[in-house]
Amino acid sequence: MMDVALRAGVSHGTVSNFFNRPQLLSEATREKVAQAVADLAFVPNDAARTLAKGTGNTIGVVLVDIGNSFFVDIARGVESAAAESAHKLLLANSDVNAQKQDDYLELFDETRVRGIILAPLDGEQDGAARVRSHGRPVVFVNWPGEDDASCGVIVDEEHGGYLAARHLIELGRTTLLFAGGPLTLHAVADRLNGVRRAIDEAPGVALEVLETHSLTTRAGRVLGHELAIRPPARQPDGVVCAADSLAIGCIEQLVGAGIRVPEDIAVTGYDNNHYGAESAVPVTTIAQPGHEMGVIAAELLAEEVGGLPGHTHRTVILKPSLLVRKSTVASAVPAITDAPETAR
Amino acid sequence: MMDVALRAGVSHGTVSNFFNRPQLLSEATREKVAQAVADLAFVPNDAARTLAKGTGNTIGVVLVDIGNSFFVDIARGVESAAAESAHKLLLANSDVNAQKQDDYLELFDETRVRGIILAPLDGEQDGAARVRSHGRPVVFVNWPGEDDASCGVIVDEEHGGYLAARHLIELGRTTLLFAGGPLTLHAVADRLNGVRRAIDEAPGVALEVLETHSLTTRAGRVLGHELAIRPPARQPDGVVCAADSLAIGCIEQLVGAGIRVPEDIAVTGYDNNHYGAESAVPVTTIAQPGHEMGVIAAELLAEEVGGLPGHTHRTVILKPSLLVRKSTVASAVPAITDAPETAR
DNA sequence: TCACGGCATTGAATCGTTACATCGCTCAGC
DNA sequence: GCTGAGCGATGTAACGATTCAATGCCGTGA
Repeated sequence: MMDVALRAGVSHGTVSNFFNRPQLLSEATREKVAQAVADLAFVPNDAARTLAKGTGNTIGVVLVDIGNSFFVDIARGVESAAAESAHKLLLANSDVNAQKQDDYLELFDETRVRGIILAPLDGEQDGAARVRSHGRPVVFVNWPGEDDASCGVIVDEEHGGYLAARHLIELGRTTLLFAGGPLTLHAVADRLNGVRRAIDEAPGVALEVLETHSLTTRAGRVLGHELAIRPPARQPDGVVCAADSLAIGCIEQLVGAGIRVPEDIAVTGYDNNHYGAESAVPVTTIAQPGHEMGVIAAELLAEEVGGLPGHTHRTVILKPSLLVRKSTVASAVPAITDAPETAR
Repeated sequence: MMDVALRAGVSHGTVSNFFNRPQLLSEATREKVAQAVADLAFVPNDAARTLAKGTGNTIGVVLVDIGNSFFVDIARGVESAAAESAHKLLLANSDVNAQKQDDYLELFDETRVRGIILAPLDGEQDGAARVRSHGRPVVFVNWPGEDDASCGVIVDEEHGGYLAARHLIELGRTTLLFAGGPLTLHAVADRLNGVRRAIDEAPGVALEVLETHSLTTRAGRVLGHELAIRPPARQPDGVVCAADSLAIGCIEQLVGAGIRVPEDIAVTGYDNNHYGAESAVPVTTIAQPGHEMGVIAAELLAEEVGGLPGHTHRTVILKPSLLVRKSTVASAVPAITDAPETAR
């Protein structure tokens, strides 16, 4: 910075003002400094800035899985909102790995980010608690906030499960099967609860629960195969899958075995992943407002770092919505949505 | 750090050594310091560290589109390799936006990252050049390095186009159509060149080129519709699409119009996006070794930041491979690969 | 001519580390 | 008995910014 000051014929303090409070400088000075900055290709040292100020102006986002378009939507939402509060945004992918999640939390803590938005793995959030205890706000997405300690943005998973099951029931299906797992995942358990509520409201409708060991396409194939080899009398006529990937694998096997989807068995997915709309039988799904969740999380965080006086920690609960496609209604019109753009 | 030093009864220099050269400390001292660090929940200030050292130990990754699974594969590859060289990794998504790309490059420059891995937009890479001129190495992925200035990892796009076209020709197709665009995208142009080479090698095979305005599913639908309404005599019997999304939209329209894929028209995609395998007619595609590209890029960068004496800038060229699915061969066996896991 | 007020500018202190020269000791080797 | 190396720990000087009280400069009005 001294070099710039020398070249512009001012002191380094003035150069600092040039970057932080340009309105304090006279037009002439401002131009001299700008010229010097350009000449020297000067890039302010953020480490020094952060050290002097005590805190940086980036916010960290830790995502559990950037391979899942739901979380990418969240990231995009966060970014669009963060841009408004002039915060830069750094992403980290914990890749469904608790260790990595903690590592990144620690990294962001060390780099003194302004705040963190975390889409965590299921489990105790003590990594987040530690960061917060250092005075660094953490906002959860897809995980509830903790009373009086942090904010969160979640979707009503129970409602999503309810929507899916009710949809099948309204279509006249009477023997439903819920597939998903492990049931220890809070999202899966909540969705199942919603399914149960819908069943309870509909006398005469039966429910079978089949826990899968994961939510992958592969697990879906296993599920579909198992269903396909059952005697028809024991087959459900509606399947609620706890994830799109599961539904896709399941449908593939059913169709491959000559079972018609949706006529014989209707199947729903969950998450509205981008590929769900493009699959062999487009999957009826529960769409989560990922982008909106990201925006809200960023706003919540902005409130916290801004030290807004009236801020109270809270959890915002958003409602998911049902997206009907051919896996439950044969005549469903394909939605006119794009697959993610390939950028090449 | 002073607090820790006081509590442990040592000087702050010793605390510094505790973190950076623990082998210099005696067992007893090490334990005292460790205890003090734990008691005080001390988190080293990375800004100060970076300031004092002159450079951080993170590497920045700027990706053109994290919605595209190809780039996510790259990121994963980078991460797995970066872990080995003890570098932390920060992600940024430029979202196909030149301005954002430059902003993130600048941000990483300011935070004094150790180096940058950039999957850029098409165009002049002066943002990268600027960063590099500040002594910060930049390694390109999916973009060639610049002689004597930077490294790069690319796939042989021309070869990919060649593979796709030759595959169709070997299947006996004689009137091919190449779809993709804009042709100003280097990847699209290169792929077309490869297609041309395959055509040249096969006398009697005709090629039509149809430039699309983008590589989206929507553009694919437009393409498919246009093909579907042509008189059969003017329809190609093989279509090489420059992207999977394009192929998926195209196939959807063709099938919807009663044209059989692959019997009447065989279609290939490009990129092996995760959803391509799950689509209505699984798409034959050209697979790019994204993970491997990421690993190599990280290694190249490690060489540069490590100041390896023998390091010379170079561009590593990887070969793509053909993945045959039902959009060209009806009997193709579905690959037993997983869709991306949903992590919930 | 001079005191005055208002602003732009300056300089010193500070932030939390790292790097390195240096200290006081001990011990082996001659 | 002397020398020199090795050891673990220490203290000081950067590192590159921000902040803020103090200073200088300006035109203005008396």
